[in-house]
Formats: sequence, structure tokens, C-alpha cells
Amino acid sequence: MVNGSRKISSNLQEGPTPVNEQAAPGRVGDVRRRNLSLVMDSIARTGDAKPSRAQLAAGTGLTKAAVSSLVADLVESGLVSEVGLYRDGERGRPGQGLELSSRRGVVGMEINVDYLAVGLVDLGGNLRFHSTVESRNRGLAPEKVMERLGSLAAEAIAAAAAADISILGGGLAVPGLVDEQRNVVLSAPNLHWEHEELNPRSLLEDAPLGVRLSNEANSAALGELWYGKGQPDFLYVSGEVGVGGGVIIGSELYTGPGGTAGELGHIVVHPDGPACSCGGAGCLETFAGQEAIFEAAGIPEGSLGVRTELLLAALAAQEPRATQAVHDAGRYLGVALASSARLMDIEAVVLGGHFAVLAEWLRPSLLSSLERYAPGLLDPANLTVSVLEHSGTLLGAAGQVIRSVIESPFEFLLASKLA
Amino acid sequence: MVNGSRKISSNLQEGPTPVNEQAAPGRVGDVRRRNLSLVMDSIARTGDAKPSRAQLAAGTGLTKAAVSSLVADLVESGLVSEVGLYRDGERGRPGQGLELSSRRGVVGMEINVDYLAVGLVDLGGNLRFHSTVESRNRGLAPEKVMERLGSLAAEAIAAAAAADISILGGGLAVPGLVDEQRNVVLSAPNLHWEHEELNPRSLLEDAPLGVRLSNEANSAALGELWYGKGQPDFLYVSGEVGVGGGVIIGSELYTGPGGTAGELGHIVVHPDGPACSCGGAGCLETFAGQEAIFEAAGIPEGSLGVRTELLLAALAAQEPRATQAVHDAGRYLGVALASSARLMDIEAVVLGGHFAVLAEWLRPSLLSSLERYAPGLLDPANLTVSVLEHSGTLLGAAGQVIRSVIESPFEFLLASKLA
DNA sequence: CCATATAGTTCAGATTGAAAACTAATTGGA
DNA sequence: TCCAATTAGTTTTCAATCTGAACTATATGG
Repeated sequence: MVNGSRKISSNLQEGPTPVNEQAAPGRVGDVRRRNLSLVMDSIARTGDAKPSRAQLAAGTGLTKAAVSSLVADLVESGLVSEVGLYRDGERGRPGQGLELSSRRGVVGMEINVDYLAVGLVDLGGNLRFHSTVESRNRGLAPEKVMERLGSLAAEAIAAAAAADISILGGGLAVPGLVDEQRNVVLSAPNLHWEHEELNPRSLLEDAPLGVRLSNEANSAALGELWYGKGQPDFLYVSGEVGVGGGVIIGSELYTGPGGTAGELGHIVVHPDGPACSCGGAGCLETFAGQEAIFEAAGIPEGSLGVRTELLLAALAAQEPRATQAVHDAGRYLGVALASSARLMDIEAVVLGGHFAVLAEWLRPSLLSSLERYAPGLLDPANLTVSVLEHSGTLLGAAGQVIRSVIESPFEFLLASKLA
Repeated sequence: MVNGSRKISSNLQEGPTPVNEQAAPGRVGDVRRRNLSLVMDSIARTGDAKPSRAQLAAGTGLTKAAVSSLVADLVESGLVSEVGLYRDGERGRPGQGLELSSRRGVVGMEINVDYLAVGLVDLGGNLRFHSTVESRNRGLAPEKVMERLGSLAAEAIAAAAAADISILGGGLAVPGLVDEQRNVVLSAPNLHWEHEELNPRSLLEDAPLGVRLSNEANSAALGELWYGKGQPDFLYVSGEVGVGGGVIIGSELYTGPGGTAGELGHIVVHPDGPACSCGGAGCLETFAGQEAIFEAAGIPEGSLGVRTELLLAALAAQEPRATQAVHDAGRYLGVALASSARLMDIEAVVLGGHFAVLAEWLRPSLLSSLERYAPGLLDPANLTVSVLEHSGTLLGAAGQVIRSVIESPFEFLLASKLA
């Protein structure tokens, strides 16, 4: 069977101008942009070790001359600072230690259903100030919530001033779907918000980089990536009021083409399961969401804190309904994770939120479920609990701004040179 | 609640040399590498329009001077050729049309359970020669299969010689998990192969770029991307003997950290479902795999072609068992796609293989299942059938080599300059 | 036949990293 | 005490490569 020359169409739109763009052309100056980022990233990764220029040259593959020139720019802009000499008993001239400036910081903020939180993170990743207040935000008007958050942010600003830290920008995590470009909360069902423009900029008027809006589960996943165990590939499972997730692949957040990836809570784990708030049926959330667990365990209505205490007490007392509820949640979480592992080739899972609290009781049924539905696919040692507790989301929200500086310091240099 | 300066550990290993590498430093020469690729990609996307240097300059954002210099290198290496003048009735000097050379080609090859296939694809994406032979490869020794494939490849080599096409390399797709770095088939259960070293290089001794091994479902997905409808984000569902999948995100294949992503066939669609060959239970493959459908439809054992004919006849005759079998397959495929859409934010699906053949009968139950489990998430218009029929895998396998040239022509220039 | 328009080339200028030579600062042994 | 050895960092020269502007080449149309 031999065809003649068969024409296969190319994948592009036709139009008056047949050449279509997309990638920007490489300019000579791009090389420096990249190397500035490389050097900054290298300093960030080296963390406490405070590398010298010579060590950076060895680590990056750049020449000493190039590193010197790059570091000079970074120091001048204030992003990097020299921290005294390096003396390790070796022969030779000692080097100047370098670190990401501890006098530049980013404010991480979080709006959740039951509380507000604010933290100040310096470029080196140190949490320099942290404050949380309880706040029943469900159903509250966004303006009201932003007002409360504003006074909390003011505390962080004062703390920064006291520690002589200049605030570059902020990150604000919310439990919902956001449009990061236009700073709009598209939908936050658990707050009863729908298409709200928050104007987060107003929280930090003077910050040159503004305030970046982000999703809570995604931020928690990024916090775990940058300030937690630091594995490059994992699925973060966020069990707040809903069941969410953040997918980290190759040290990057996977958001999917439309920005809504990681909706672990709405994976179908039983085709004959009950209807879900999303309009579907048999979703994981109907078996393993906070509300579902409380209900199945027979915990009466009340505040989250009280109900959690009651549930933990019931589990400790080995009450059958509670034990069964958590067992089932673990089993169905196992089904969802088995499917996820198959589809996305996920090899590690980090449990956060409610699942972190219940981890001890969930783990047995979760592991046996994984073994049943995807034997050998996920090593139990790679199923861990978040180490950041309640600051993970905060750190991730701030970290996104810090990362953006590390990834394109040149843009920052430009801006600070103009100012 | 205010903590003092709390130290958060950075994500890095400690060691004797505290600076760790990873990204290569940017050199001045990188700019040209990138722009060579940009220009080549621009020519490739423009396809039949055969752009002039001036049009490329407008499209890429480079200056005419830079484009001229870049095109000169590409033409000298033989990757790009000038195809006469451009005369469109406008005033002014006409431009020289440019295209990816039709005298450079790549051989695409496919080993599947029931057949072998070979095709010759030129750089412009035209299938210049195509040949398929039936071959019962299940259980056959790899050496034997490679021998048969070799004689088929010889036909393609002869066809290339006749058309004065120089073969740059080849791509070989197999229905199994492969290690692309070391050219090893790790596992191809449907062929009964386990850790086989194929030495694909021997199929095309003289090709400078060698032969690249790849997975069949992934290659089919890439074929669909480059030579099909050309959507940038979709899930390709491959229903060959097993149920596989290929995930395309942002015009790139998503393979996951371990290279095994897209295993749609082993998503759990019913927690109480039957045991699966993978060791799990309730997998999609147990409801929608070829074997499962034939069995449920009551089609007796036999060759794939005969069974398919029988099934289609039974469906046309509206026999209840066949209708029900295909209905169920569609329903469970819907469950798997609903979960996939939620987890990976997939907005389009392309059905291939068996599912393309059965699409007409599958579609109703598949759509109603999607509507039940993920209402509104996947537009029915975005659920399409592969347009490439049996050459998709072939085109994808060859396309990977063509893409590698488009993405780094500089490396190719170097190699051809040395030779 | 020449004004106009478009394609493509040539050349000076700027940016930037590599390589090598040089200066700076420290240790250890004669 | 002082100098050789060693390591850190800077200066200088050079090559790669893009931009921009001027220039050449080739078409159309009145």
C-alpha cells in the first residue's frame, strides 16, 4: 500500500499576514537577564551557606568575571547583600559571603472561611512576622473582609518598618478560583463570593510589585515546594472546607490550560455515589470533604474548631461511626489518588489541612486502598504530611512574589533604576 | 500571635560544595541558537504560505538583517530552501519564498500487535511514502519483529533515494513503556515484551540523527498535535489492545516526572469493579478495553479485524448485547474523562484507535455520562475523532525527530559542518 | 521612464560573556 | 619575619551577535 505524496495540513490559522508570531526574538541583552536570574537563584538555593562569587562561578559555570559583574548589579539594586568575609581555615584570600537581602520582604496574606492571616517573609525565606485572627468570613461582603485584612496588613507593615525591611510586594491567597491577571476572584463558593474585584493593591499602597492574588490550595502547594521538604514532584491535597489540590511537576505548579487543574475533590470515586455541590455525582468531596466526614461521624453542627475537637475525641475513643467515617474517607481518597497517579504519573503526595489533622487515622485505609487500586505505584514513604502547618499557604503566597523576583531580577533592576 | 524571626529551611541538599548547579549559564551564542529555532519554527508554522525573509522579520520581531543572516545559515545546511519568487501583484521587489526542505526527510515507524508500518515524512510534514503490512507480533521475539520491520524500512529508504530525499533520522513507536534515553522497551505487555533492547539504530544505518524510540499513544497524540487539528491542549485517547492516552498541554506532551503519564486505562471508574491485568481493580480498561467490549458483546475469539467487523455488524443490527457493551464502555469512558478534566483541567478530547471506530455508537452514552459527572465542563464540540486515521502514530513518531531539528537547528548545523 | 514601494544586504555601534592577565588577601613553612 | 603558594576578585582584550540606518536590488504604475 503506497500513497503518492499526500499533503498533511499544518497546524495554523491562515490570514492576511501568513507569518504568525508567538515567541519573542532573542536579543543580546537576554543573556544577561538569564544570568542575573541564574546567579540569584543560585544564591537562593545555597541558602544558609552564603556563597562567595568564586563559588557561584563554580556552581553556575559562569566565569568569575561575569559573576562579579552580575553580583555588582544585584548588590546595587539591594536584592543581594554582602555579609562579611568567609574564613574557613583554608589558604588563600577569603571570599565575600552573599545572601538574598534580609532587608527586603514580601507580605503573605490569606483569607479563609474561619480566619485571616498575614506574614512577612524576607527574600531569604525567613518568616519574620506572623499574625492570625479568627474571622467568620463566610457570607461576609468582600469589602468588609478586606477592611479587616487591611488592619492586619498594617501590623505587618509596622513590623517591617521596625526591622528596617522594605516591602517589595504581597501575595494574597483565597479559597477559590482567581484570575491572576486581572486580580478578580471568579468564584469562592465557601465564602459565597462570585466574581468579586478585591483591589488587593490597596493593602500595600507603597509596594512596588503590588499584590498578587492566588488560589489557596495552589499557594499551599508552592509553600510546601519552596519552604517544605522540597521534592520537585508531588500532589498537595488541601482538605479545607472543600477538597482541593495543587500539582507540582518539575518544581513548577501545574495549573492546566484554563488554570483550574488539581480539583481532586471532584474526581469521581464511585459512579453511583451521591450528588455533589458541583452538579456532578460520586465526587471525592461527597465522601472525604470536611462536612461529609463530620456528618458521617455524627458530629453535630458548630464551629470548625469545636467539631474538629469532637471528631478527634471520638476517634480517640474508638467510636464506631467516627472510625468508619474516617476509614471511608481514607478509602475514597485512595481511589482518587490511585487514579491521579495513573493519569499524571504522580509519585508523591503531601497531605494538608484537614487531612493532615486526621492523617494518623486516615493512613491505614488510605494505604490499603492505594494498594488495592494501584498496587506498587505509590511508595508509602512518599505519602507524607505537610510540615508547614498553618503558615504554608502564607509562605506560598509570599513566595510567588519572591520567586518572580528571583526569576526576573532584571525587570526589578530596571524599575528600581527608574525610581 | 506574633512569633519572632522563625527560620524556614530552604529546599536544598547540604554538601561539601554548597553551590549546586542545574541550569546552564547563558552564553552570547545562545541568542543565535534561539533565533535560528525561532526562524525555523516560523517557517514551519507558516506552512504552505512560504514566507519571505521580510515576512519572517515582521512575524518574529527580528530585524531584516538578523533574519537574512539566520536564513543564510539554514539554507547552507540544507534545512531550508528557497522556492522561487513571490509575486502577488503588489508593488516593490518580490521576496524569495522559503520552506523547510522537501529534500530532507524522517522515517516514521510503528510496531503494533497486529501490524507493522513505515512512512517517510519530509521536513514540511508531507507524507511522501507509506507502507503497512499485517504481522502477528504478539509473543514474537523482538529480533524477528525488527527483521521484518527492517525490510519495510528498506522500502522507505529506497523511496527516499528515488525522490532524492536525504534521511535525517527515524522515529519508532511501540505499544509499551520505553526509556527514550537508552533505547530500551521497558515493558510492552501486549507484545509480551519485557525489557528488550531493540537497537533501532540498525534500521537506518546512515541517518545522522539516529532512531528515536517512543510510546505509541504519545506519538499518536503528538501526530494529532502537529499534523491534525492542531489544538494546543487536549487528551488523546488511544484504544488499541489496551486503553492508553497522551496528554498535550500548551502544545507539549505531558509525560509526568517518571514518563508514564496518561494511563487513562487504569483510572478507577468503579471501586467495586473487576480485577484488572495491572493488579488493580475497577480500571477503565476492564470496561472499555477492546477485549472487554468484545467479550461483553458476545463476539467470539478471532483476529482483530474479524471481531471488529462482527461487532460493527451487531451494532448496525442493534443487537442488545453489543449495544449494551458499547453503551457501558462509553459511560465509563465518560467517568474517566470527567475525572481527568477535573484533575488536569482538560478541555478537549480526541478519540483514536478503537474508540474512533466505535465513536458513532459510543458518543451518546459518553456525552450523557460526562454531563452527569462533570456538567458543563467539556463542550461536546470539543470531543472529536482523530482525523489522521492510521498514519497518526507514524506521523507523530517521525514528527518528534522533525521537531527536535526545528527546536535546535544549531546543533544540526554544527554536526553537518563537522561532517 | 521615473516615482514609489518593497526585499534584501552591508556596515557601524552596543551589549555581553570568555579567556587571560592582573591585583588582593590569606596561610604555612623556611 | 618574610616569601611562596593559594584562593578571591578585577581589569582588559576579544569574539559573537543583535539593532539601526544607509544602501542596493527589483518590482509596479502612471
